[in-house]
Amino acid sequence: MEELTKKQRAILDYMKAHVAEHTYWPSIRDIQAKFRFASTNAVFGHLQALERKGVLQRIPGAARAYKIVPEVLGDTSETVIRYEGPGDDAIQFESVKFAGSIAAGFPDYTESSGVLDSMQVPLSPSSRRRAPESFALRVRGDSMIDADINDGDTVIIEPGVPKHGDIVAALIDGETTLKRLIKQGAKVYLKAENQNYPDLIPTNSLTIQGIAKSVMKRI
Amino acid sequence: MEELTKKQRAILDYMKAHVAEHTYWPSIRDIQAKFRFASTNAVFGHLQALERKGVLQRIPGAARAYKIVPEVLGDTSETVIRYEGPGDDAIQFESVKFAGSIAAGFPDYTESSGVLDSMQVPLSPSSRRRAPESFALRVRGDSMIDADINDGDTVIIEPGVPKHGDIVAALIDGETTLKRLIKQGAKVYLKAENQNYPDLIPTNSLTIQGIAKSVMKRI
DNA sequence: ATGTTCTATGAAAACTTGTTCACTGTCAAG
DNA sequence: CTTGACAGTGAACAAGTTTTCATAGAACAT
Repeated sequence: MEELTKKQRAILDYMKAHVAEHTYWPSIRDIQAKFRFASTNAVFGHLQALERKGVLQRIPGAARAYKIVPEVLGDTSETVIRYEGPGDDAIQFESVKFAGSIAAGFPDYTESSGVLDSMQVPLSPSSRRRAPESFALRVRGDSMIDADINDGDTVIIEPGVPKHGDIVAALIDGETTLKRLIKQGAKVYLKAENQNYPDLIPTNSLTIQGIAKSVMKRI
Repeated sequence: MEELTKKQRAILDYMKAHVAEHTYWPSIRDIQAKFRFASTNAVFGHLQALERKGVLQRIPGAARAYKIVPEVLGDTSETVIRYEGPGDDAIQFESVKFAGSIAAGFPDYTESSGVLDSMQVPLSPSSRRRAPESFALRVRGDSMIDADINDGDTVIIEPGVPKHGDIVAALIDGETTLKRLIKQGAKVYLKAENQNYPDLIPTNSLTIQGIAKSVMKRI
């Protein structure tokens, strides 16, 4: 594989970033503007070079139409490590709220108040655009370990009407707890996902704060 | 959301499929040929309708340039429960960047509806206050399942110099991949956490985008 | 009946974009 | 010194592409 020049690499990266951000390719004149070329032909030459070197495929006659050919990497000599950020394809995101910690077990009053740290949390795919009420909670306790939600994890709660089987953040005895919602006819139960815990917690007065849609874990 | 006609839906699907297959959008004439219209204006009208109904965004004057507006899907079951938000202890959070899910440098259009959807991502506790370079990546593939990072998960990447054993986002062949970093003297390897994959991937040119600090999973 | 909306045709205008041509300068190898 | 590869300017052309204009039938409500 022939090596790319610095400018060719920059142009290729720009094109990738552009397509990642906008979902469509830049035109030759877009690239020209970005790199302050005085002529479209400068870009044209670079694109030809990129194609000749096999990393870019142009679609003849079509506008803003390219394909990326994955680069093959060599495998000898010593390793040179470069560090770089996500690039221009990064997109700014809306922010969400973090409501402190939640008890996934019996109410834990020993905790020295909610930490209420700042934290960023993800929205579920179905409501990425508009979920102004979404919030995050740190999990305390082990009542949901069978659902792979453990102490220290962060769950993302989103508003909505929970279905049977959803894991919900419910308000019980003034405490927010994380349990699976079980509907049996008109009756509603909360179920802990831990064999050591009582199976069902019957409720007649129940306040649902939202549905746990995602869980965030430290690696 | 106004409802789409059958033809509008078909055209929208075709456009999505085209972009998923070719990585660039179809021209109006491509669509015309596909649907055997006698006039480009038939397509033009449908595209106008799609934009008016809010599911497609056209870039005026630009060729093969569109954006998909993710459709919001309503979910209405019935339950007789009270719902309320997180309460006053909620705190507004800073926002982070989301770099999209990247396959060969491209976003993954095959996803249910998402084309570069917005998403919120959490920061690690160690860098909540100031991590302007942090970003998130959707995981594609199963090379890290032994580290409990699966296809569809979202990892939060933070900048920094990785230590031996860290899981890093590395740029290989123009793709961002998630692997465990192994240092052996001056040599550096990337290790997939999957028994079915080759153990070590030798590299000589390696670009590290950051260290995976957290993983986010859908429930 | 009448108007409106949706869908479509056919042609042309207007703009975007890729491509070509002629020419210049730089730099290293032969 | 010459040659050739590489990178760039400036202008123009040809094709691709979107967009507008004029027109018309079908479905449908008023």
